[in-house]
Amino acid sequence: MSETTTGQTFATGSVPVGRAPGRPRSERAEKAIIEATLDLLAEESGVAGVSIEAVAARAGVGKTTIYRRWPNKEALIVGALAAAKRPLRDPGRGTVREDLLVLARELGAERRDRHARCFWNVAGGAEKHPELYARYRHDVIEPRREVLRRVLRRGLDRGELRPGADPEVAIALLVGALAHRAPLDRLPEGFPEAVVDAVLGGIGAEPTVRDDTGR
Amino acid sequence: MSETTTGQTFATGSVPVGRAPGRPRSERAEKAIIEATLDLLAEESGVAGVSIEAVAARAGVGKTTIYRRWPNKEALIVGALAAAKRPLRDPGRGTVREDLLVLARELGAERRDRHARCFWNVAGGAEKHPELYARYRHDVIEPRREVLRRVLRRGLDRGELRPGADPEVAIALLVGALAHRAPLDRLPEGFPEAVVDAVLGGIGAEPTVRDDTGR
DNA sequence: GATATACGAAACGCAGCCGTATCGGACGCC
DNA sequence: GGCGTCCGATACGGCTGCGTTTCGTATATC
Repeated sequence: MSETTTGQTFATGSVPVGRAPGRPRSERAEKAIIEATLDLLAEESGVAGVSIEAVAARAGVGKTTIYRRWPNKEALIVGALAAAKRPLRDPGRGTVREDLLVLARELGAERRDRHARCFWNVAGGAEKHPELYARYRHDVIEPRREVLRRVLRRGLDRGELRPGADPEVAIALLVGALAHRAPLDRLPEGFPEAVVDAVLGGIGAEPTVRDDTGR
Repeated sequence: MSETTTGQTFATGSVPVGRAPGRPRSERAEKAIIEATLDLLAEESGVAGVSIEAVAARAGVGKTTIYRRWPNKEALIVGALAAAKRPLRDPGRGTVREDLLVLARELGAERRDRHARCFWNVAGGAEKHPELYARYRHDVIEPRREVLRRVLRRGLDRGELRPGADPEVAIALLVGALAHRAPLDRLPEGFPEAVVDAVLGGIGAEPTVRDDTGR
């Protein structure tokens, strides 16, 4: 492969270090293509709404330049999504509650971002494009969940969380509550904080007398 | 309107009671169209993936029969979604925990249904088709949330929930945790139950000594 | 400057879909 | 049995997109 086609390992961006027979591929064009793809994937209704021609037009690029890198539309979207990683930053400096508050506010704020809107469209088309969804989940979603997982495990180790608590359930609660709304409608004021405290404290009446300082 | 077009109030299914000049519209065809529309909306990637021609073909119907009832594709989808109501049934016979368990299991089981897959695609296209999403939210989503709201309020009235608990936050936790996964991937065994108990009891370590019977 | 590749632009044939129009026939009421 | 409407089928012009090909040009290394 590398002999005949000058090492065109699609969409890896691996610049041929040792050799470069002709004009090298434009890194600028590649970035513009990826940006345009993500924009369209976020704006249009799903994978079906993204067209190569629209991507080329928005990126200011010829279709040739796209097909030289990715063999078809689905591969293009896969590549673009892989480049769209946005891992959460582990605050890692406070109590579990403090760390979760930081992350929850971040999750709440991100909802209107391109990233979040892409998520809906990719998840919705999961059955039509299972490989696309699987890679997205592995490359983008999981690293983000891993940060939450780490924070929660720290809390368990420190005894700040109830010993039997299941981190996966906690992640589902936090992420679900904050992300499971169409990007269109807004979160109420103070919602991320309320979610964190509800997850930590529960909403059930206590079987034992509880210190009623609030949370 | 009713004079010139024989009362064709689009997609209301209101049979002209007093008068019926010509051949009445086939109720069977209408149902087939709606079913086909929902099927396609669930299977394809979003609104963009639904085509009138595909609906007609799947429903075994001429395109004319569709355009006679709905003026365009978006109206067709709106109409089909309105007919796809599936309100939750209020169990209404046990404690809050028992009722929530019933509802949570129902939510978990519904995830792979056509209904849930439509939801993802409609929510994802919310920005491209805001009116469609708004009506869907009002006609389908809200009645379902209302059931949860009623159960939670009952719990508050009975003192089974902590007095200050916010039902909206609780709904977000429950629905989010159970529904915010692509229809593709499965819920772990016992997940709905774990979610309910996590929401009721919280995951935080208790400030006071807690009866360690589990829940 | 020779060579090799990438670039953007344009055009291709093919396919799908939109929304409309036109069929012959079916149906229900008067 | 006549009338009005609906039925499914088919075809239309127009548009958009796919994936390929062909341009002339630009930009690297040798």
